[in-house]
Amino acid sequence: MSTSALPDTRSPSNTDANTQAGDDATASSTARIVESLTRAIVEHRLHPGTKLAEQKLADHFGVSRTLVRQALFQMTRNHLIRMEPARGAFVATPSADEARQVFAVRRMLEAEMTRAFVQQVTPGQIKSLKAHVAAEKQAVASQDVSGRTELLGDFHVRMAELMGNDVLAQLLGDLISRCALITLMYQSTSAAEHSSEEHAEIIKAIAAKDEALAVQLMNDHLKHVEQGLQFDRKLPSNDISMALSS
Amino acid sequence: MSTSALPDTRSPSNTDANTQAGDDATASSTARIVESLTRAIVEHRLHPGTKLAEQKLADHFGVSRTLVRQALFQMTRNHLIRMEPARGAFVATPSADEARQVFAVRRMLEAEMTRAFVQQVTPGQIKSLKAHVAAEKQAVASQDVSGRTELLGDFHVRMAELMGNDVLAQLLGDLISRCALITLMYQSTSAAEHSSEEHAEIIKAIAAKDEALAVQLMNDHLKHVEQGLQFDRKLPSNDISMALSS
DNA sequence: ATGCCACAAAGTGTATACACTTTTTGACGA
DNA sequence: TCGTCAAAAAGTGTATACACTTTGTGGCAT
Repeated sequence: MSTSALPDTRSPSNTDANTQAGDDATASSTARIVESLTRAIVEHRLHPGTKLAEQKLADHFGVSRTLVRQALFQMTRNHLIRMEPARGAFVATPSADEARQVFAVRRMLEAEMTRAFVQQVTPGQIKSLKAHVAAEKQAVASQDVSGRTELLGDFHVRMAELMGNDVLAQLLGDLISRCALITLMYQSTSAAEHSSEEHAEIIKAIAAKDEALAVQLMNDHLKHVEQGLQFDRKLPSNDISMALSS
Repeated sequence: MSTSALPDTRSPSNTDANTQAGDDATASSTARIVESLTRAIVEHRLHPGTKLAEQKLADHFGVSRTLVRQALFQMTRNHLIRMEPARGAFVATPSADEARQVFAVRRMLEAEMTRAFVQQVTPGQIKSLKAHVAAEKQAVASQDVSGRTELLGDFHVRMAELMGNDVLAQLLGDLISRCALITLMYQSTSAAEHSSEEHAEIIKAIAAKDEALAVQLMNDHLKHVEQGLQFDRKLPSNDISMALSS
């Protein structure tokens, strides 16, 4: 099978490519691996339950197990990866309970985020969000399934970024990464195209500075996404024990 | 100076003491170190900017640098530790901007958490929260400065736990850990004893199922805590560059 | 005395080695 | 044929080694 779900990042002759940093991104090797694995999981190239053998990842990235290990441990904190003692690392398989809790938190956070957003919105921000939704619609239309989920999630992160609240943006980003996993595990109806329309309506309410409506629409939107999941049916996965529990 | 701010966990003759695990807590060595360092930071035994030399920590915990390193990398994700390439790990020194953002997120999250809590509250939960506030008052009265901050923060986490939402509880726990650092850096007036009273009032509103009031009180409470900080004056720290920026 | 350079000490970044655990394989007996 | 058990293979957990970077120290010229 192999781990070919990952982009090939074996050191392409750049033995010292980390001296150009601006100020933030040192792009330490470990961070690069975290980034790559995270993208692979969020973009559904790695499925829930997939075993992440350290030596295979090390070979893939052209580094030693030490760095792979550091990356895996870090990703444990996001709940994107689960590590079982002496058995190894696996792509997380969030339970239905966990999924519901993640969505509950998102509703709490994003309802208030929307409220705050309306109170300080600028025309430029509206424009930026509209551009994003346009990109969403294009991805949905062109059947770009892998990028679709990412763009739909990014809409919410973009709102946080536009508010200038980086910690909110990062927190939401982590939650939405988890949602990408959840979506892959439990998604039944592809309510994806519907999401894009709802985003557009939310923007409209924000532009009209209708705080209550915007909050309501955001809340409904998240509820719809959650309702599009069916927690009782499980998708095929690489985790045998889980595949047999249905 | 030394790292004696940490409890002594040097292996007390237990050369192979990890085979007795129950079921959940494998207490992998790395997790133990993360736990210990986190507590040391949250309880203000390690100050912002303090350098965390890997070999010293390794000696302290009786392990190799490998495990210390894994722990430090993990804690980077919480923003409790900052790692500078080739220079080492330091206890984080959150900026005033970051502090404000953390509090903004807490207000968003906890306002809605309170609203949801009121809608599903049980008498047992009220009782549990009241007991907690009693413990707070005692800590405040007995001048237990180190435990006071922890108990005051735990009140909020306890609410999340009582709701049965573990992901909310953990998220809030992380935010509150960051707040412990922020408090140490910017705290001016000790509005701590006041906090305990506000907690009591919040409980009262919850018990009365007055949703709007409870939400309002929680919001005000968090605003008061934030207002008790003075972002323009910085406390002495071990980080020289920061100490000289005032 | 002050500033600058070279060298030593300390510390981080990564790879590798090795013990121990889990999984797989294959042979043997029922 | 199937289950069981032992040995081999694969994989994880931790420590150590070593290259390279940063920090500290002392001499030397000014």
